[in-house]
Amino acid sequence: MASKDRILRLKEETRSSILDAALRIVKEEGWQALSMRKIADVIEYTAPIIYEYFANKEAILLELTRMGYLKLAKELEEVKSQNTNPADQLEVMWLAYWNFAFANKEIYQGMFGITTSCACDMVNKLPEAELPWDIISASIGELMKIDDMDSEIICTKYYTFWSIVHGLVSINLLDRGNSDDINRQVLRDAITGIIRSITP
Amino acid sequence: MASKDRILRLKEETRSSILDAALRIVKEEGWQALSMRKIADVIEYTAPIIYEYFANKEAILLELTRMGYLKLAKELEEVKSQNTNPADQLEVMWLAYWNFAFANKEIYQGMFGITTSCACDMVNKLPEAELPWDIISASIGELMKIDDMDSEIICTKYYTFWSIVHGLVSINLLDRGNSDDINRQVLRDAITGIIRSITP
DNA sequence: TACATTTGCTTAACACTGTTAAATGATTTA
DNA sequence: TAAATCATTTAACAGTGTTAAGCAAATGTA
Repeated sequence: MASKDRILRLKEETRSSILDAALRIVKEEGWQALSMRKIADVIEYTAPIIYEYFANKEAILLELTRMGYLKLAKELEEVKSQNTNPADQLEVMWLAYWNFAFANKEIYQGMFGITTSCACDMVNKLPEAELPWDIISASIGELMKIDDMDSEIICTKYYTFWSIVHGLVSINLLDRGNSDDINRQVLRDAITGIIRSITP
Repeated sequence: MASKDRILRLKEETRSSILDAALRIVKEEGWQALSMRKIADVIEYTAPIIYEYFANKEAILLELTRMGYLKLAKELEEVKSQNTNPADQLEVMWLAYWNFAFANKEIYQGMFGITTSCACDMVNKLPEAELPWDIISASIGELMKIDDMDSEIICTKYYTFWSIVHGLVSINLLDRGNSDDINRQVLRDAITGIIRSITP
């Protein structure tokens, strides 16, 4: 009867090997190059067995972006925990956000990109997609001494932060950006500017 | 011999009918739904004749985005010409940029979206892609009293503008945005803030 | 041990995609 | 009228996501 466990473990293994393969292909060749048969090739099966683990291709993409949100959230918490001052927390968190985007370009596109095809509708329904918001707006609330996390002012400030950082990121992912120096300067200026504007 | 002209005119007509059809499909069903056979269906031909007018599907997408840049540039010039004060020009131009994005969501995605598939590499090589930059940075230069349009400071300011506006736009195109009121407020605050920061 | 059933996986197929080459039929040229 | 060019279509190829049918090995049952 312990063989049941072994089999379940094996199943879990091939499930994650599917995700590994998909991630590898996406990172190496881009979203467009991802195909079910290519995944099957990597995991040394044929395409139809993938459907025993995922409903369809979109479900795989969705799971990859879900993992992306979890990873981003983890990295945000990490740097946040190293600072106690909420203003500092905000600065290091947005820098971490920036770094995450470039270290995981393709995944970032899946998470936040205005994507042409893809699981765009679904992504918004992922509960994990709100993790970054939770983590960051907590610091905004602390800095502004506001308890109600759903208050409109926190919302506004969060979107201001996000807009400029995401805007800079996507412009650079498009290769329309400037030198790294200019970008980092724009980023730092913007972040510190907003932080100053909300510091009591 | 005048029939040569008529034929050329007809050719030009079906060329633009291809673009019309493509644009219509993209606007109605999104980039993903665009296929050569669907275009052929609309223009009442079969798919292969499209290749007499465009090298491939990508070339059609590229032409659509090219037209997008021209349209955006036109709208920017339009509102710019209605104001003489460079600060006012910047404000109305970025508002026009904002409006263009939502009036032409799909095209905007093709022009500036971090797109999954698409003619991403090519878009950067379109000379028309620099028109918005030319038009807007002229006002920035005038406001800052700088003649050299390639100066790093103009570049930086332009990217600051662009980042926040594009960031706000793409977040809203993703349906991750807020109420229209909050967005407009964030947008106006950001624009006037940057304008103030560069006004001598 | 012998048969029945379930499981894991593959092959084959369908409907679609972009794209190219060959065939067809009409129009112009000589 | 015959030849040549042109516009257009049909057929085909290689690829896509996805589903259904088949097979063969492992498992359960008598």
